[in-house]
Amino acid sequence: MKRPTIADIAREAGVSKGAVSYALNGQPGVSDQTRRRIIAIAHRLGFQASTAARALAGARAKVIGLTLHRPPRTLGVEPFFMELISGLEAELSTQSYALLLQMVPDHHEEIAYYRRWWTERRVDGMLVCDLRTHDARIRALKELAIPAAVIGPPGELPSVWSDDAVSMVEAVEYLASLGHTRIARIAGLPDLAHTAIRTESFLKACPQGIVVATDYTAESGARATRRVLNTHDRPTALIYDNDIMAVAGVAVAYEAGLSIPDDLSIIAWDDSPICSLVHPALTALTRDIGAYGTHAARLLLDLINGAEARSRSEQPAHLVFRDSTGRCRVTP
Amino acid sequence: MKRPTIADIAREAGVSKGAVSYALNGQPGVSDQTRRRIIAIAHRLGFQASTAARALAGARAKVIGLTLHRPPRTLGVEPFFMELISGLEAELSTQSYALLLQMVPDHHEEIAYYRRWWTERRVDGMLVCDLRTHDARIRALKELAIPAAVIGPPGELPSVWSDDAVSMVEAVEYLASLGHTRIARIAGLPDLAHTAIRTESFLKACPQGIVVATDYTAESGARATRRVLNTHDRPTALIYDNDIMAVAGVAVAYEAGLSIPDDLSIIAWDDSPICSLVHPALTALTRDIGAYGTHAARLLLDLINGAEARSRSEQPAHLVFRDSTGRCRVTP
DNA sequence: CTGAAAGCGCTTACAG
DNA sequence: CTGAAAGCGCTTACAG
Repeated sequence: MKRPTIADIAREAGVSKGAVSYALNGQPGVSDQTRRRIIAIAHRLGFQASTAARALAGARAKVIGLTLHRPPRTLGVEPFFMELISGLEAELSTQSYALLLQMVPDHHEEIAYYRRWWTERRVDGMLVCDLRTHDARIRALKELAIPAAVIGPPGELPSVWSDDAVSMVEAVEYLASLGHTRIARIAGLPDLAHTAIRTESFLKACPQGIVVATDYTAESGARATRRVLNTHDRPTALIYDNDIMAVAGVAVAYEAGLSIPDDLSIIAWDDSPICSLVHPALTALTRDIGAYGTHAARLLLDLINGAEARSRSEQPAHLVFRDSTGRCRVTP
Repeated sequence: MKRPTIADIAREAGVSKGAVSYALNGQPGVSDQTRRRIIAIAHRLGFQASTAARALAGARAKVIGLTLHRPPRTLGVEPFFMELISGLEAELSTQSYALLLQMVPDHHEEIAYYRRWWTERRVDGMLVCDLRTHDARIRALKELAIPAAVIGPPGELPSVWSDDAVSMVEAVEYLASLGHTRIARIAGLPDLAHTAIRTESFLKACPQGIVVATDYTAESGARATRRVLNTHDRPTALIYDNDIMAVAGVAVAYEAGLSIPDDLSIIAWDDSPICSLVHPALTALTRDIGAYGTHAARLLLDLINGAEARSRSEQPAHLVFRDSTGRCRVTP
């Protein structure tokens, strides 16, 4: 009933505990034959090494940490994170790694968790999300020398990212090809790094474009939409930074008596099941978020294992054409 | 630079390591004065007990586990889980507990994780979601004697739940009061315990009602909707087991040339931001999912701490009236 | 109320 | 290639 330890295996195999440890961990120091015998016994006994003992002895915790810093109201809203976590797990589980998850109110607390988890040997590395333009977490992770990978734009730490600038250009050029010249961007939280990248790319591709900041909620998306639609030269096309705001924008457009896509074209970013369900179905920028997570996990695990680990650029989000975009009918 | 241990504190305070441990853990065995002095030194040194050493010595891991067993495609879809996790964390963090999260392909694997995490002392307790009608996990948890709380209908383990039967009756009676007699239920995965409860309650309140099973995806929701709308005596009201399927159902109804709510009334369960954004805004059964998570965490923590821990019934989901339900206009 | 010691289950130099 | 031993940082009986 009691769980087996290396001592049990050692006794049964007639070797020392050290030999068992070497055999099980693929270290040199035991003959192939002994190793096989030890592994067989371990298997038969259903041996599972204690992570606590392992960690205490200075080995791997077999856990990676993820802290999420989001306003609670927007958290449940975006499918992004569940898909990301799903993708992370897919890779982690292949290496028997688990994910330690913590919601944090701010960066200060977040960094405190880094420090605590690391010094306690609770985690072998950290994943960083929602990168800001000047992100204090990066310096903290470097100072603490914690293996860490960023899910977001490349910088001082290895990262997995998709080139949002490219995707933004694709969206703007598509709208331009439909004859749109007055385009507005309903942007996400302004201090997120990818928000800045998207905005910069947008303004480069569309210098006369309008940008309105939001906090990702439906309410702020609706408010932003009303604001841009109430201008004198109202835009004929809108690009939203998430699905919820795009859907909210559709409702506002209807209220204002506009028809989509005849009076107004709409693009959502990211895509989600909702985008294809609403009426009209939304043209969206889509990408494989699960793969994003899987690759981020792999990058971090490589880092932890001392393997070569370099930043990786994912396939950029690309347009999926649905019914919310059409030729510009408004004469300038 | 090296992190402080109890040995450092003991040296500085001029006491034994044992005394430090007692003082820091609120155990008897040290005088109040000594305790205060030790705590002050620990604080000054920025002491953080190593969870690995703690766990190895037989104390708390300060982690609770959550395994999620869902088909990947439905995972990202429902806001339920992110809200639940958000609520869990709110309580866990007050007691410095972290959440260990693992996606699993099936119950067999899930139980393997219970065993491993528990014997490794990785977790102090487990949270159980998505309860099935005959759920092998319950027996496994009892056999392993793992402190565990169920997020779902009450049974052999302490649980936090909301009475879905009550909510279902509320929905059916509301529709009946609008004159609807032909009502269909587009149900979720049939082997989930709460699906069975909802279906039973539905059929009791509405004996001639139709029930169609789905897998929660938009596609299966659309398919189920088509099926019930193509019957001779087609229903005049539909109750959906999630928001995504309800939205998909609206699209199907439009395709079929039906107008909502004139030809067809629709209710969604659970509610989500999407429900108030689509056109028409969906009448929905709503509840505080975050509180659900918070209370589940509290229950489990009480259990772990040996405090009295009894099952808790949350406020049942209640109707929020929007534009997708109306008087029945179809003459029988 | 306090101290000295054993033990949790591993890993890893260090000798042989 | 193998064994014996120290050590990771705690907790907790056991003596005093």
